[in-house]
Amino acid sequence: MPRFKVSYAPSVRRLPSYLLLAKQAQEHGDEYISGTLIALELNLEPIQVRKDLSITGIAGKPKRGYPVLPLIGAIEAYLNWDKRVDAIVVGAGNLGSALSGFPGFKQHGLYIVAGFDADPAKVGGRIHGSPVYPIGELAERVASLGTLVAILTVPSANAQDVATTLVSAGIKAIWNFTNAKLKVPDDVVVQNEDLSSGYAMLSMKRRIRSALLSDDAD
Amino acid sequence: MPRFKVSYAPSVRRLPSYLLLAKQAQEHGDEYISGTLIALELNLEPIQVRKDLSITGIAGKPKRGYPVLPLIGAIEAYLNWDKRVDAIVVGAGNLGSALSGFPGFKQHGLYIVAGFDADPAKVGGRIHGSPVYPIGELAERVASLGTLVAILTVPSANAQDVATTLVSAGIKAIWNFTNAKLKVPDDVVVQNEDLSSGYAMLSMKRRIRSALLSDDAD
DNA sequence: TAGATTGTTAATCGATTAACAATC
DNA sequence: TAGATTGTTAATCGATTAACAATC
Repeated sequence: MPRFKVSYAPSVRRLPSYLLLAKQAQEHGDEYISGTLIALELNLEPIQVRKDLSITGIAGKPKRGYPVLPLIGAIEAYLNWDKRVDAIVVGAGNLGSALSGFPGFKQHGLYIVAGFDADPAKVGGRIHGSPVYPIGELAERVASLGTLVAILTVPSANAQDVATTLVSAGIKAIWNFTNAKLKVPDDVVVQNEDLSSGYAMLSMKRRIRSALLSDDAD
Repeated sequence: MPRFKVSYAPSVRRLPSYLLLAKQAQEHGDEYISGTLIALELNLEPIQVRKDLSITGIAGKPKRGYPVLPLIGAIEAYLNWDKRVDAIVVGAGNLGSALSGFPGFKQHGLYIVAGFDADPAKVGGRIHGSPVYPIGELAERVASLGTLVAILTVPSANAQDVATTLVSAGIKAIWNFTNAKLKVPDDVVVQNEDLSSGYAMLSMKRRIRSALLSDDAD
């Protein structure tokens, strides 16, 4: 029986921001950071920060706040970010390359160990230090690398085909940056990163703002 | 008084997926598409699709579904995607370049008309057909282009400084791909696209799945 | 000590889902 | 007509917020 509840999605999504502030406090040499301060910084309610942090099991101290180092440890442990995770990037274009170089990922234990691309011109090259292989070698490479996580940045039209290949190669988690709704077996998790829905939110916020209403939904 | 309610954020985020399916139905030559089918395709409840679509004002027909062309029109009108919007990309690295080339954006009326970068090596080049200018020319270029929307893909450490420059140049909407929490005036809208929170979700899903629990939260 | 902050329990709010009549 | 599907109203569920005692 796991000691964490299923879901809490909105809280989980906020944890990385708390983690970042805690790390900044650490660099600054602070021993404690209060939920009040975090809330102020992120434009949230203090009670929400306290509720969110409570799921990690961290214990705060009245009048001081949360001890910085244990807080960092608690968030990282809760998110499983205290262990190294290897991943491949499938689609070594600009997006795949951008993600491979994102400095935050290594900090969170995510290492991109290889790239794959259908374009022969990209094969043999490197994205941020990792080799790019032809997509035909996916199965054997994943097997020998033992990678369980894939970041999918191919054109949407090819997404399902590539996902199917990934699954049969043994991949158990797909971070999907295409707008295809992937069909995968039950034991494979998919996290969709949908740029269009982000742009829909921006469009609606502009519209609401220009209608002279106030709104701060994210 | 606007004819749309403030918020509905989760519904707004789902609309682009409905739009995509409607466009596919159109290409396929279908006259109607049912909420039942959309739900099946996206792994949602039919009642949720109907509720979501009702905010656009579209009227369906019992036994048939929603008329495809009016549905496309209603979603695009609701999201303001039926009008051209010009934007600049600030930070012409891999991520900025990937976003500039994302085919979905033009379809949604979003045109990237210029890029800006602090790196002299990038200046004078092009990202997907648009010129890249030095960041020092931001104010004058934005003024002459009349652009109101900026996509921010600079390193997080520079994000607030650049955002301040954007605001004084007259930008009214910032799509923020950095993890900085931007401080901007009330009349400027910000949409945060937080990769770390997406990765937090993926991490939790893996953890929950491996704990043999089932969960399909997005 | 006084007061800021945590953490718990209860209340509120908003989103999802259920029920079902209307209708093509 | 029969039956699939819409659209509305009500119920449920989960997340946010409020209230407040505990405590350093």
